[in-house]
Amino acid sequence: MHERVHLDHEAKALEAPADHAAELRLWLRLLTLSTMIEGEVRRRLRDRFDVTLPRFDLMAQLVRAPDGMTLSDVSKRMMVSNGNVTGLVERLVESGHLDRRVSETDRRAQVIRLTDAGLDAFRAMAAEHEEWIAEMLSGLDEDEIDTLMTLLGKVKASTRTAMEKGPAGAPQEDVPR
Amino acid sequence: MHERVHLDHEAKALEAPADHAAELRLWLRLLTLSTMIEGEVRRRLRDRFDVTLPRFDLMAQLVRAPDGMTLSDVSKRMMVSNGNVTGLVERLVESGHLDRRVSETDRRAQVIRLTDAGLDAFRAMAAEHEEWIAEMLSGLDEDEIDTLMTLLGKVKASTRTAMEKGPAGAPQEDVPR
DNA sequence: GCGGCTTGTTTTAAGCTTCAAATATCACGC
DNA sequence: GCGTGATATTTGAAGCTTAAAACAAGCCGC
Repeated sequence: MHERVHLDHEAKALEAPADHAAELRLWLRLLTLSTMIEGEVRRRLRDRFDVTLPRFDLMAQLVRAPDGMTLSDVSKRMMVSNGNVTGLVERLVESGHLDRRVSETDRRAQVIRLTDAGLDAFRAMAAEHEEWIAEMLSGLDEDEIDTLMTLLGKVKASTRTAMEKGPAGAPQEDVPR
Repeated sequence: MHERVHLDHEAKALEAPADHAAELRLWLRLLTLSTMIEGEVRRRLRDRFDVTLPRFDLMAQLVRAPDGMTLSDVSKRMMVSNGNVTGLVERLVESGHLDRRVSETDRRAQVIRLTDAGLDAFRAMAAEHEEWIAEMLSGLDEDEIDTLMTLLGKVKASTRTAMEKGPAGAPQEDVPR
């Protein structure tokens, strides 16, 4: 009922549905790889520090902002929903890693900061974390890392463009160009 | 209290903790990118097909196995826990996409297959999905895709090695070499 | 054919995550 | 000062995810 699986060469003219197998394989490999690394990092954070990856990530956002960030800021940076951050922050305040107060300039907003204890804990974790990543990437030389950075940057730009345009084939709604 | 943040050049001898900034940045970019793409794919699957990404992924595993797979097989391939697959499968059986029966050769195992309806639904989704990915990667030429495949393969191999060795610094337990 | 280890699955508790709806506050124009 | 629309956050329901414990059935050596 469906053609298209077994005629890889030939059959290229004639509205053939342009096979994007290479792109698909690349995406799959990218996804597998980050799932793999992420899983390993999560496991190690749990085993050695009894902390979850999302909490670590949140603290990582905060460490470079000694004056704090609002929940929205964190949410955008982490690319997760607002509601998600609310819960994460609640648990981290509870455990003493975070300090949370109402913004002085905007009564809607909460400003969160690492507490001293939170900062200490994070530094210890971050140091090990950096070693783990370096170890996992130790099979690459400097040039390869450079090339990867560049190409992944290109993918990122390309993806962003595709996201702005919206799903292929979907008529642009409203937005006049 | 902590040194190390602001002395990027100089201070390289003397047990400097070998900065792995490049590796860390690469990992961060990789993670950001797959989070971005994954999020967009999830959003589109939901909007256009009212299906979740994990369900789509599970069906994708099954489509090339007309004779079915066991839950364990699926769990390994998807790199998620067994319990996770149990729940996913339950919902997909419920919705009529999957068929599940006890293995004829191993009474512990469940064999799952796509139903006809499941196969049809999956094909429709997969076709669009492929277009989405192709669109997001359209900023890259063939060579760049090739290079990325190769380099990511290398990262994968390197990561696997690091995972087998276990966390750096952790004494190998038991395993005599 | 009986232990003992392994493997396949399910269950449970806790936490993560999203989307959508509800609140509260702000910013702006008038 | 009062609407109006935008922004910041919280809440609730549903689903995803893991780790760990419990079970069932297979496999293997004796």
